Amino acid sequence: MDMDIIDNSSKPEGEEEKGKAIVVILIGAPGSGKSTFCEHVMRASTRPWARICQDTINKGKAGTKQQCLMNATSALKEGNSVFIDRCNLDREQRAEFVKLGGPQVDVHAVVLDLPAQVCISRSVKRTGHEGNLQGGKAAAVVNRMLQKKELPKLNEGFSRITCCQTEREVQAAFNTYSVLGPSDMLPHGFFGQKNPDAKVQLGILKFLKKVEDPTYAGSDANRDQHSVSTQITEEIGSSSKGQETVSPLLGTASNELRASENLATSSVAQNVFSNVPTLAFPSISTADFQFNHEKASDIIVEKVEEFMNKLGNARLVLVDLSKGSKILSLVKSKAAQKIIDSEKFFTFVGDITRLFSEGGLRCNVIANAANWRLKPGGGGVNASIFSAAGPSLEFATNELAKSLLPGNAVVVPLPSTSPLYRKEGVSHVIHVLGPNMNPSRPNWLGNDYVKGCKILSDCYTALFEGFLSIVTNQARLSTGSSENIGSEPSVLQNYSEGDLTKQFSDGDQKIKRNGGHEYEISKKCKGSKDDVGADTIDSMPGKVNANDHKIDGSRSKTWGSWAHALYHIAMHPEKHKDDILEITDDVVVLNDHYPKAQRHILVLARCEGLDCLADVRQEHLQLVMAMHAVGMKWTEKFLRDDTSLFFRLGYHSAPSMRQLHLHVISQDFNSKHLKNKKHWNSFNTAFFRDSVDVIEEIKNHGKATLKDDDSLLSMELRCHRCRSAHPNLPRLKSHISNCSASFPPALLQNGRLSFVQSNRDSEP
DNA sequence: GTTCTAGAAC
DNA sequence: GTTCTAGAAC
Repeated sequence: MDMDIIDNSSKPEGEEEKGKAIVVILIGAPGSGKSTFCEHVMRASTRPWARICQDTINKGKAGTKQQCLMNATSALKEGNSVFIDRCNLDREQRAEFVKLGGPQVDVHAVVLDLPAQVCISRSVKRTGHEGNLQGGKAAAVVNRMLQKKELPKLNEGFSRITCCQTEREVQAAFNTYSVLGPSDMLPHGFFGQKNPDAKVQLGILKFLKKVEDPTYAGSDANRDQHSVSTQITEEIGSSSKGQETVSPLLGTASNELRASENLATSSVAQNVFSNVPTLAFPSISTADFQFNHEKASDIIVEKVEEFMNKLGNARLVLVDLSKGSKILSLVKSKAAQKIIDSEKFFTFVGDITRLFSEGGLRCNVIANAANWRLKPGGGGVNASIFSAAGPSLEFATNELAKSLLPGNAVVVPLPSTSPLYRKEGVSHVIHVLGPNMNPSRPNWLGNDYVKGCKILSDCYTALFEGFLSIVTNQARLSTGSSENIGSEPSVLQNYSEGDLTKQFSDGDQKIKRNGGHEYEISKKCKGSKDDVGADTIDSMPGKVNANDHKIDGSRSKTWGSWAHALYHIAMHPEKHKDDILEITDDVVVLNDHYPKAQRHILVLARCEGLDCLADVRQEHLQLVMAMHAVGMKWTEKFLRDDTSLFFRLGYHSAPSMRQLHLHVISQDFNSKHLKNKKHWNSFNTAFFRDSVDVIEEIKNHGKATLKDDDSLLSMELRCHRCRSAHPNLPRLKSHISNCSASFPPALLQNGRLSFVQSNRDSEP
């Protein structure tokens, strides 16, 4: 059989449908689930589909691209829609298939961009009967293919691209395609998180991880309303109702039922979502933080007035639970005295987590009066928002920030799994931390209302700007136009990266990876030094003392009881003579107690109060250079002993042991002590900061950049030489014991890697 | 940092 | 059944 054709259409022969046929080009590595996707859709769908599979097109065996094209053409002629089931990973591979499109044929891409590990382990399973060798081959094939991966762009000729990075997204795409009747069409555009076409304000994109969130399209929504509401249907369909969890075995009758339910959901979704962008916010700091209501209401009105002309068609709503709320009535009366459009700003009595379901008020963004730890609980608005939003909010929040300083805000896209998203249409929660006037709460300001008012004012600025960034961003993304946001279309353009950093973080920048581009997002939300408790917040959980400033910018962390061993050695090397290789005035050299490679030593700084890279400043430059010199001296000795070794010198961005220590480690990683992913990634991701780079950064900026995001330590396992991915540590170790690929170019530059030249030259 | 171990993955 | 991971305890 050269084609799988399943015709579920009940239409009589010869009577063509009104809708166009679709060519869906699957894109994904072996093991990404392309065939499964097609098969499931074909079983569930009422539309006639043909699957063109290059692997089996030739009487069950692999065929050619030409055969695929021919069969696709004839399937289309027969009135079928077509799946192109081959990898199609680069633009060139899929170009011929895109040309199948025309006035009667839409061409879609469905990208199954799952983690390499997932594809590899599935491929291994499929081919793995012959054991490891075959498994290794499968891994190599997947890795090689993924290197060629180019995500599709609309300008290649696709009318619709669905990009799935997770199983859940695959399921959503599956739902979308399987409910398509013979004449249904899907809206055009890019759907998914990783959009190579998106050129919108990189800074904001970096910040808002999930920029394509299906929410408001701004005032020009009509044109794109269909696409907006449909994607919502997709999301809702995938997660909200039990009966929508589609079984691939469902028959045609239930499909029709499901399709009509889907329509119903769609109209609900439209009601919920296709309205003016609205921010609902509670009064910040006036409840538990006991901020003076008179002063707070002045600030709210002042800030609202300031933002009025930037809002375009968006609205701000001050919400309070109780009807007799003092703050609400104060704000109401003060706003009435100002020139404030009551359509754009008003007060509302109700539960901020049920504004739509109980109050009929549609708000796509709600603000949360958060605590500094950004944790659920505590009571009040914070507790009820976290509770209503479910655990996904806590998770999404944690991805972006671990803590917040008074006067700051953090914008969190709400996962579509959250009940707040599904039931209330809330796409984002903006956490805000206000000034505290309550002596029994953290960061108490005493009675300093000068500071308090400044911080509260900063809060509302951060909150409203965060909201505008969402509105503007989404309007751009969904319309591709910049003229739909009312009087100030360029709010975002006024937002430099620096502004964002200042507004949302002004602190440690963490690194995440996205589509091969390294970008920074704010992880910790630190205020300026003038702000209250700027540094104590992170360093003293539970014991925040507003008056206890640290002078330099470093943060001290709390060290576990095990973590002081190196400190003791550095302070009293004479007591540890047996473990020590060398002592100088500046440093102590010793073997790592649990070496992660054949050669692994530590160069300890003998300097009190210098616990980690974060503490290092300009004044430590000489010391750090001395440590490097000693490290290099030992490296050279080791290389004389064994010319086949390679060495790197560097620091862990967030060490587990206190006392600044330089790792000198050979790159064989041949050690029984290298036991887990964290061990590997701590030496083989950006978490490991090369000593040469650290020195450069101290010279140029007075301090080193830290890349201490936990996610670096849980990244997929990749060979440090050939960059191939491996499903687990034992497999990786077995691979690296044989891999002799040359090291990546970045390591071969600037002396990051030390080795005997003749050794490298002899590499294959 | 390591060790121990439950339970997930194979 | 064994292997492997990840979280808690130290």
